[in-house]
Amino acid sequence: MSQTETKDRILDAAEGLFARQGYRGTSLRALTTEAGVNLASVHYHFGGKEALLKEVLLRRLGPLSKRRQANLKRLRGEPGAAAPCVRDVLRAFMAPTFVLCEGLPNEGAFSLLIGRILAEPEEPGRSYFLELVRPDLELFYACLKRAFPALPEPILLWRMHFCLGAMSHALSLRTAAVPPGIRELFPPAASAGAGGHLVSFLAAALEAP
Amino acid sequence: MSQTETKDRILDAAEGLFARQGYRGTSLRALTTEAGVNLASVHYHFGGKEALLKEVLLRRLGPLSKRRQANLKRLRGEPGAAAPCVRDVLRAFMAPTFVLCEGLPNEGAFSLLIGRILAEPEEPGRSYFLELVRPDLELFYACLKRAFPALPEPILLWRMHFCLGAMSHALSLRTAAVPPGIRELFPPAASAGAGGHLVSFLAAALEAP
DNA sequence: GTCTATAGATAGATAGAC
DNA sequence: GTCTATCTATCTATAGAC
Repeated sequence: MSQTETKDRILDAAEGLFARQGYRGTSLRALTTEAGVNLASVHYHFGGKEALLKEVLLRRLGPLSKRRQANLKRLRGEPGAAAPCVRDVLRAFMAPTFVLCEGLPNEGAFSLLIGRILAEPEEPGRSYFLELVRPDLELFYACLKRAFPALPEPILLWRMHFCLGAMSHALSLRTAAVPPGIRELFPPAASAGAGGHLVSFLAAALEAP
Repeated sequence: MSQTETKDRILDAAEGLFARQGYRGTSLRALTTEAGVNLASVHYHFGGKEALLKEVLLRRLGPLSKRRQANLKRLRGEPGAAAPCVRDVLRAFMAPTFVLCEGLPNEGAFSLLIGRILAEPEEPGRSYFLELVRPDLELFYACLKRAFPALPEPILLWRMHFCLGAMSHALSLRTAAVPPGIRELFPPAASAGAGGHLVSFLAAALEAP
């Protein structure tokens, strides 16, 4: 087996297991068994469990952040330009996420993992995650500020946070790992087109008086 | 030390530690040390770690659900009555949560714990949590349905889910356990009045075309 | 009821043969 | 690079003295 193939198999298994069972709930033994590699190969290729988690995050968030940065910087435009449209700002931030998670083989595992990290304040990997997404959040806020120059800052910050919360839950709901009990509350028809519904919903909310 | 005092000390410590470090990340040793009780007393009083988690949830969710049920049933009213106002429906569901979490001594620990459980599909305690809140969610949906009789069902379900996501994040943000990196994005002024901002935000969103 | 001591299982990490 | 074997630490749970 080639080096990169082994690394990829470990990364894929880790993404799925960390998402479903959590970082602490996943043993390296279970992980390497699922990946079909040897127990010691995690330490050989990544250096340890925590370093593996970082690699799992970087593999997806690197390209994702690049796309978001490009979208948002275009919208922010020059200092004197016209204010961007709300829906465009929302789409610029959120569309890359939905597109990325839709295109992955292990449907929704990564978005579930992100949802967990957002909800777990002291979990390893959290600070690394924030480091990676912080520039995106700051650009997102800058664009919202331009779209709503009259809104008081604390209110705009709250609203931005509500948007992130709604997005996070929409992403979790798309996954195959939606647990029994919630899944039955939502008919299958509701599992498609999440991104579009979300943008309409949040655009109306942001324009509240 | 009296029986109930020992049990309460264990429950308080468990609520805080499960919220910050997670169920798996909290050892009974750390828990009993923080509570100032003996290691074996968890098994004596509760029967084990998982049974303790259930008690932690029931202690808060029992009274909370009772209040929500009363609020929502009043709003749902009789079959022929007028449709309820959106803001009233949102308040009926959400206000008890914010009020409860505001009044607790260990500020925000419980809401953080709920946020975790929502994000962790296979964690123990999740199915028990759903069992406890399911009646509330069904009543919430019934009230929304009455307030928006013309909205297609899948769209209303999505919107309800977005509401829950935004609420969950608003609750996490209120807590003292908001991690560094996010906290600095939100000035202290934004930490008060979350419930009110949220209702305005979501009312506008639900009324989107 | 509270405590000590310990059983029994499992974790991450690593040394060394091949 | 891959594998086996093993070290050391830590976990939940419980038996039994007081």
